[in-house]
Amino acid sequence: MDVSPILDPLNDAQRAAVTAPLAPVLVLAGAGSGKTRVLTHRIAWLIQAERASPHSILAVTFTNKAAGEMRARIERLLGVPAASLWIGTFHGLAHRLLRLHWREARLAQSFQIMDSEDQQRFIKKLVRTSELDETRWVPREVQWFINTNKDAARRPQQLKDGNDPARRQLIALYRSYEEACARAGLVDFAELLLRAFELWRDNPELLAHYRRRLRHVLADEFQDTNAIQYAWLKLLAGADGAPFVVGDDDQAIYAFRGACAENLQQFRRDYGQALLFRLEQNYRSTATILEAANGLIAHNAGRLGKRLWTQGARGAPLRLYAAYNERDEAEFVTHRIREHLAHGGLRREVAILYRSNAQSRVFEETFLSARVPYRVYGGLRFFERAEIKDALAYLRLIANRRDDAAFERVVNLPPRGVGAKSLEALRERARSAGGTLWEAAAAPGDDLAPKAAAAIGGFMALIERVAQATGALPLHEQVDAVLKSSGLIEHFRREKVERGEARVENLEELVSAARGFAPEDAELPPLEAFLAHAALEAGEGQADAWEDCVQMMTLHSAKGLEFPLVFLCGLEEGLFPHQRSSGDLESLEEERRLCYVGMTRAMRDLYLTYAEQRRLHGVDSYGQASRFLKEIPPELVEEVRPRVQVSRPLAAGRFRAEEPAPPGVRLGARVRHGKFGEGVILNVEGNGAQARVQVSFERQGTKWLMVQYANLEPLT
DNA sequence: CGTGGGCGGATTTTT
DNA sequence: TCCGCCCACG
Repeated sequence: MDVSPILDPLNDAQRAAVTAPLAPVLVLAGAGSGKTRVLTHRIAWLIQAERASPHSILAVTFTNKAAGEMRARIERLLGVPAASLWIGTFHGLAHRLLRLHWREARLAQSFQIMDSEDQQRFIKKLVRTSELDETRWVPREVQWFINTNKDAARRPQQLKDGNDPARRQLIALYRSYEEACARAGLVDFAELLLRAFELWRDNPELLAHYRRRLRHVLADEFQDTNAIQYAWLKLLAGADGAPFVVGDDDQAIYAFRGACAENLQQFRRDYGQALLFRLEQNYRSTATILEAANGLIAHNAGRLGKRLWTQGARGAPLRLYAAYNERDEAEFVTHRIREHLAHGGLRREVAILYRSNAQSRVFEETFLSARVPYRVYGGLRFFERAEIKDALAYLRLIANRRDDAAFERVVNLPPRGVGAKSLEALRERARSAGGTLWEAAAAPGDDLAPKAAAAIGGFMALIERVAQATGALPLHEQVDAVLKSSGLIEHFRREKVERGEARVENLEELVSAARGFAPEDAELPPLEAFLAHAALEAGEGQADAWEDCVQMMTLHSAKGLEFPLVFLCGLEEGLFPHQRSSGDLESLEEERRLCYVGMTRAMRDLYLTYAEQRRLHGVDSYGQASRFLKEIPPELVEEVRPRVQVSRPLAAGRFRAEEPAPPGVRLGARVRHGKFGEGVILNVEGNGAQARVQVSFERQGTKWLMVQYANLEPLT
């Protein structure tokens, strides 16, 4: 078997990792060092050189995008479909397991997945039916309590209230939430993982079967795993298994959602004989950018240790711009983007990265008036839109009448005369009977107004009718039938013009999505597969992703991406590092890693900007430059100061004018040069005959000139 | 049952 | 400043 296509494109470190013996392996893979390449080539190597069956491979990632990319690359590498490999997200694989073994997992066969929003609504309802004060038992916080415990594999029975009444109440809510989920046949994201873990833990024979079968376990972005994910992997691999995990402690930026980067160290303890590989050669950025990023991240303590390097060019220095305010910041960026475009650059090569979403607004406004097409990442995705979730709720009920969350969502949508009173009566019935809302609605009783009872009856008949009539039809016809007979389309069409229009379009798009849907596993009825798909893969944020646009996103969503030209904006104390993360060392270090992630996105040019004054939540405030700026080796940074007004220098000793300055040559002054045109003085060094100035010319870029020969003409 | 105004809160996010 | 949520009113 010819393995050269697998090994030839690799450097020595990558090849060592890919061809490592069948033992536990930890690959510390720096940004841009070919992490995905190592994973995919390792899989190909296992199959071709180690003669592993494709059925014996399980590779897990965090996002559907990463999973899809990995699958595609393996297929390209092997030249065959990789359908038989278990490649997916933790949640996707857990879901697959639970569908296969719903009985052993003690789940309803037709269980449905709730996304976080569904979960929050569900908890809110629960808090209300429990007659608790919503301001004291904030649904969001209850949700957090439940999810963190699930992520740590803790069920309510294992929790101690510690004689704290508040905690006791939370535990009680957790317990009743579990009961409500079980009744309704609902499973939230954390539950998928925990349930899959318990499935193996509590069924030794099943576990033994999977251990025999899935001999090769691989994990991507290992620093992002939480406790339950690692526990699940460990359970599968077993103490003498050979898991292959890839991660980068310097890119751990998800502690706030439960990720436990210490799992990297824990892995080395759990697998004492684990082989360690470091990928430090970077193929993305210039040496200058890497040195700057290395310099920054060196300020973090307790790293596993890694230093990126490149064989590539040194490249341009980082550019730092101290803006007067956030508008000035946006205008500066716009100006530089214009230059980039004028030199033949593409818009999609440019990324604007910021700490928080709110920062996008000023850029958007500026780009709008400057007519620069842009795309903002984040925001609601297709399957998260309200109208889509409404339609899905109908489909969920058709698939599973017990789905209380779906029932509540649409029993009165479009309005059919089922008010809060009637719903409350139904909930009461369900509660006293220990059943579902659907069962409660079907039961006889005189606690409902006749009109409401008739409306509910009509609603149920509608669901039954559509379920009967379309059960055998193709999925998209089923969806279409639901939209039409439910009256949802009509309802949104009557809504205030613009928004309603978009919603109707989205609903129509849902039919297309259903038409184009190809279920991965044929075991599941198409409708249920589609619903699971909608919950597990929320879809793209914007349809026209491939128009040539400037890319705007938070630092978090930039992870894994790369751009020739990057603007890292809003580098101010309080904003980045964020106020709420600058208190303790742990979170400050996470912020620093976030900055590191941002910097290492840049391939060729990296701009850093901050605003001396920023309007935030309606109030203007004066900020200090971010401490991260001072942690980047100053000799790699060049300050851009096109403004006449010059403010305090960033770091003592840098950008400092020596006095006495030659006449007319002042920091920040505008000057004209016979050959280079107009520019601004950025830096002055030396004096008298030795004086040199650094001038940023509008056309020619930045140049150092001897004042003596430059013949600079001062402009007002 | 829909809407408008008052109120509070305002990192980061994938599944 | 702005957005989302809740409640009261028509």
